[in-house]
Amino acid sequence: MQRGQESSDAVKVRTLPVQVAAHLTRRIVSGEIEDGRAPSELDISREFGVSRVVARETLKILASLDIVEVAQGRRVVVRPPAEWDYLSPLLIEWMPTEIVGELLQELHQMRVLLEPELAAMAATSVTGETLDRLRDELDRMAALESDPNAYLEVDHEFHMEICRAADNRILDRIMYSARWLGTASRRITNEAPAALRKATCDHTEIYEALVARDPAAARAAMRKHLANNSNLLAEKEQQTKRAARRR
Amino acid sequence: MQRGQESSDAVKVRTLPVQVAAHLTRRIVSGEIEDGRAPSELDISREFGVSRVVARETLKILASLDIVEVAQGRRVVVRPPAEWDYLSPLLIEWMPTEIVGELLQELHQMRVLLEPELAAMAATSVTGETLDRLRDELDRMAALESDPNAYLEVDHEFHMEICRAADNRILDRIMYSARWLGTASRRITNEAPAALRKATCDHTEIYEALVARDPAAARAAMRKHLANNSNLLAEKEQQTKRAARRR
DNA sequence: ATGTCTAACTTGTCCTATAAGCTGATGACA
DNA sequence: TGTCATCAGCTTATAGGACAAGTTAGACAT
Repeated sequence: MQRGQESSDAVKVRTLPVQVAAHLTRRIVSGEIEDGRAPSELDISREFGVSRVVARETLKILASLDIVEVAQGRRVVVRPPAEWDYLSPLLIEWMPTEIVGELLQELHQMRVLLEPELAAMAATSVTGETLDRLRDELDRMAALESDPNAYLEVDHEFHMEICRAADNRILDRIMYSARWLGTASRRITNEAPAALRKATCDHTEIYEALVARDPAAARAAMRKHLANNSNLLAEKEQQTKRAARRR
Repeated sequence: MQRGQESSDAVKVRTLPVQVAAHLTRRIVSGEIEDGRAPSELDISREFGVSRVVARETLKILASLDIVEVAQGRRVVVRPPAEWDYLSPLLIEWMPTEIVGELLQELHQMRVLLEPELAAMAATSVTGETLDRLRDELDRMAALESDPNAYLEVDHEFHMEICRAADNRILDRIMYSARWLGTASRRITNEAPAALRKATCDHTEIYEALVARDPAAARAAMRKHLANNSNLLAEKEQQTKRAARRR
């Protein structure tokens, strides 16, 4: 892989090991690489025309995603897909769209379990500064309803702010790990015309429950918000399936 | 399922980069390294007497834990501890005990939110094979009540089996990520004399709810199990604090 | 004082060696 | 024939030196 061949997007230039890892992962997903037949450092080095250092870092990346297992002296082995790290943004990016669709649903299930409780926890421990920031984000979202992309950024910040207010590093990290899946999910749900206005409305309700430091109300408001998202997600899924059938 | 790698008590020889990364992390935690003053590849190479390749992989490890940020041309910077990846076993291993104690409590909070629902989900989708495996693990646990370490292994397997039965890769991965924290937690709770017998009893109850494919019962049984653990955890915490005060 | 530009420093990649660990085949011995 | 030790040939782990490419801060000119 020589240097001119990088993605024409020119948005994000990634390092060689990441590019090669993406190639290999897609090849594994497509079944081109059989179970035990993972390429060695030298194989990668030869095939992609990269140095052994790069091949090495490629394998480290794949290992960190639990896609392969590597140990000194032993041949690299591919691990079963059920054990891969689906919390990693990199892996998600490399997965085919149908899998990502499934993962979005599973992610939503997780959010339904965690976020209402996080909101309730936040209601008892939230500080004035956090409330100020939430207020600020609410205002910005209201002003950005015509710009879905920018809206999504703030949306994500809003949810993470609440998560942080709950004061639990483990739960915080979990929600953070799912950040890319999350934006992907919201990108779908927020596509609907009136979705943004409705979301702002939901967010306001959550905010007010936090101001009142009312855990039950915060939990209920967050639940309602997620239910609205769920409906949009389901609709979108239907559309996708119909389109696939037509094809 | 041999999901993890090393559960053996054999002393694990770690690679140089991991050792160096452990050193550096501890130094950062102790405040020896100031915010922006992270060592460069050459610094590490010189100070620890390792090659640049090793220094490089060290930084990659720290970056993958979100401890530092590294980019070409720029100096390495230390990220705020609030953003570190507390789901990683490596990081946990390197943290001082008081922090791990706090994390255990936060982990337990997460388990309380997720595991009862996972049990309920599993109750509707569990297969006969999974039930067989659970049955087998129950028997093995009953036979291992005198050997806490071996018991813990099976205990963990039991919980993960249920998680897998819920058929959600995201939730599965979350629970898997917390595996070491989990065993650490159970290592404390299962220390109590009668704890193992009580745990087996709880497990049996959960199992029977799954056999009956009764979500509500499964949720309730899991909740009870976690509440028992919680009591033990609280007791242990009290003891630790008392010991610390005496010191 | 301000803006430009180079020099120094940093990470990214390549090359070549050597050490260390595993696997399977070979062959000696019972 | 069967069992076990040994070794050759694979693999990854580490070392050292070189250059490319990106960033930053300070020198320099205006």
